[in-house]
Amino acid sequence: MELSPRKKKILRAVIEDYILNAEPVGSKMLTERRGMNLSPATIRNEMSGLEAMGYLEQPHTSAGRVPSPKGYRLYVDELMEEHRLTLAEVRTINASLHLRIQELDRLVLEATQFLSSLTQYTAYTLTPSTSDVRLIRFELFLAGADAFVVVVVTDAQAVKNKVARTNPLPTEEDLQRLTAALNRHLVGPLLREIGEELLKKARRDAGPAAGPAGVYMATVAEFLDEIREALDRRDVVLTGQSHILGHPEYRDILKARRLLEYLSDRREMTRLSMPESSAPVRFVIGPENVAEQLHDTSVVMASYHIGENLHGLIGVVGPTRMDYAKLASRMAYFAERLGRALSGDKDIDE
Amino acid sequence: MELSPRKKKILRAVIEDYILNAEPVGSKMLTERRGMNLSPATIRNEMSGLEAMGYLEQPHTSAGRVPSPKGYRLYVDELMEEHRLTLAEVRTINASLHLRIQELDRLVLEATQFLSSLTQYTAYTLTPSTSDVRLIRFELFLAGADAFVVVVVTDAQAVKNKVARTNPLPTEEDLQRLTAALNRHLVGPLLREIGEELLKKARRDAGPAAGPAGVYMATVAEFLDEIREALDRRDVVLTGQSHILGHPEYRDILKARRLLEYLSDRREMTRLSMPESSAPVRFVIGPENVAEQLHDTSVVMASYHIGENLHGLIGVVGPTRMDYAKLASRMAYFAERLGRALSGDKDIDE
DNA sequence: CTTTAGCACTCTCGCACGAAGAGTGCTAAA
DNA sequence: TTTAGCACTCTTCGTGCGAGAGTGCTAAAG
Repeated sequence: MELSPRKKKILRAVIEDYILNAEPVGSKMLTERRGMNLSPATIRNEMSGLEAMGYLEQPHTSAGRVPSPKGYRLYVDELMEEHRLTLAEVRTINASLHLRIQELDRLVLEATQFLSSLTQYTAYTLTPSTSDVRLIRFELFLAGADAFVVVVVTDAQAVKNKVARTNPLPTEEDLQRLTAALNRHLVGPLLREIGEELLKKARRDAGPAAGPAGVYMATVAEFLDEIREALDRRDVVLTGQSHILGHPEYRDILKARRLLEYLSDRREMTRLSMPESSAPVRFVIGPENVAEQLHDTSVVMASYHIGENLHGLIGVVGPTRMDYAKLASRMAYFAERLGRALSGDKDIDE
Repeated sequence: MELSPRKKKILRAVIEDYILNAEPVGSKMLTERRGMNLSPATIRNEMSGLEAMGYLEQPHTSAGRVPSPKGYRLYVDELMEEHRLTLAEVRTINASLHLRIQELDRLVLEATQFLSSLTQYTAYTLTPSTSDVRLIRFELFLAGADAFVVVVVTDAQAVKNKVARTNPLPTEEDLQRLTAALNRHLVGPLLREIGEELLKKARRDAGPAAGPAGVYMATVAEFLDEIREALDRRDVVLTGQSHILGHPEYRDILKARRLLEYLSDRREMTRLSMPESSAPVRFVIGPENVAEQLHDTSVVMASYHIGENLHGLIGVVGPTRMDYAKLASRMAYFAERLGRALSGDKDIDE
């Protein structure tokens, strides 16, 4: 059953008022604060209809109405008009990402912090999973009197390194030979496909440069395992936890605490963002969340893309009464910009 | 004026009871719960003496007594007996640090998380400042069709890298020559001392391998700046914020929020830990904190040492009513172990 | 001189009560 | 179909009061 245009208008007004004031909204408020040309009585009728259909709820008999999750869902799907970003916002977003930050981790951290302060909600980032990676270059060399360094570069142009200490230490010459052998055999296939066989081949090729009993080579193999693990892992960065306490729905400490605890569980956060989708911005409203701890919490997420294949996720978490209209546009824009920044795109401001 | 042994005993009992129960402790409680062989009246006399001397406070006329910051100070300095760690605790601490984690950042993060769950307080880590570093090795090589990689190793055997894109791209031969020149001129002096002059020398030495108008060399110089900045910066990792909400003194949301906000300010956190000291564990109690936001919060810190020169800091934050006796031993032990783990010491369990 | 028992006093906390206020649903009129 | 009026419901907030806990003081006991 489709809602009448008037019902929609009223629903929207209720939701937007509630988002703003966090208090049940009554019929009188609507006629006064929002320019409704109807009497309170009419509004009451419509509202009770909306309640019967499940879009509104009443905390108790003689209070105003509050949007239900179903109401919010309709709102984000059909009713809301996305807030345009102000020029100032566009500028600060761009500026925040403009830092010539080399380290990826740090850029992600700062971006997440910025997102939180921009939206005034708790924000998080889920880094891309990069398991389909290929290695494009090995380089091994001595460093100091007791160690050598293994460096590999991936096709996404991430550089990984390890400081290794073996006994005995390889000579510079050993390392040159080993480097050559590694580049011959392990460059090309997916990292995931580098197994016993390829390693054996490389080792044989390197000959004595693989070290006594192959120790040097073994160190490299170990390193590859570590890289694999590190790349598989999707890091979660969470910031702005204090914003949670700013919302009246978390006046109850216990509730706030439970939420914070949930959010700081990395595994849960990864799961939270599972159902990837192609929509630029995704809303998960209250009980739509799989996790019970989030049943009166909403999550707004947007994907960012690094290059062709990698995609990560940014999100903000807050009470179901979130400013969806404002978030939609800001998250979309921010995600897009973050992706560019992480892709190493120099021309980030325009 | 020195306190009588009996006063000390009473003060200690009051503090320990208050730490446990978070409620003003009265004379009766003491005779009952703690085995005091004195009547409540006597205790009352002593307590009013302790109050006059500033070791105890009364929230209001007819409530029990609460330790004052001065009382806590005496407690940590003289009165408390450090809790011994249980064998189980020793084991879990060692196990938590035993992970063969390559990346330093990640080990620090996980250690901080662990510290928080061990102590049930909000925990943080301040990484060492490493500004007195020397470079011991440069290595430059091509990576892919459009980029080259600059790798440097510091004398603390940290490896830093940068992916650089220049137009035109250097040849492998250029890079070899440039690498050699860099190793000749920039290895040896403190990173901090590498300025215009040395760079110019290296550039001249590299000749055409420094790139047209010295672009390749300029990229390296830029990279060195970045490294300098990264090494100067002391990272702050904060975890377990939800624990703050577990203490009754933060039933007031606004207070909790302000504290959380303060703690998430990296600059403040760095400042917080400024007055380094040689004591294994340091207590900063309530108003002893410079920052006003922490005036009813205590901080317990311990330094960890990586190798000879680097020292970082771990800390926990909570209400002034913290379990100092328990923390003292745990923090000391944990810091010592963390230092070892970060120094790359393999034999971490014994 | 120190310790203890007794007692009056003070202050907080929790609870019940009632008035005020906001909002509703229903009915009847426009 | 819309609106005005009205009785009703439910929360919120302020007030007052009793219970409970703890104190300080005084005077007696050790």
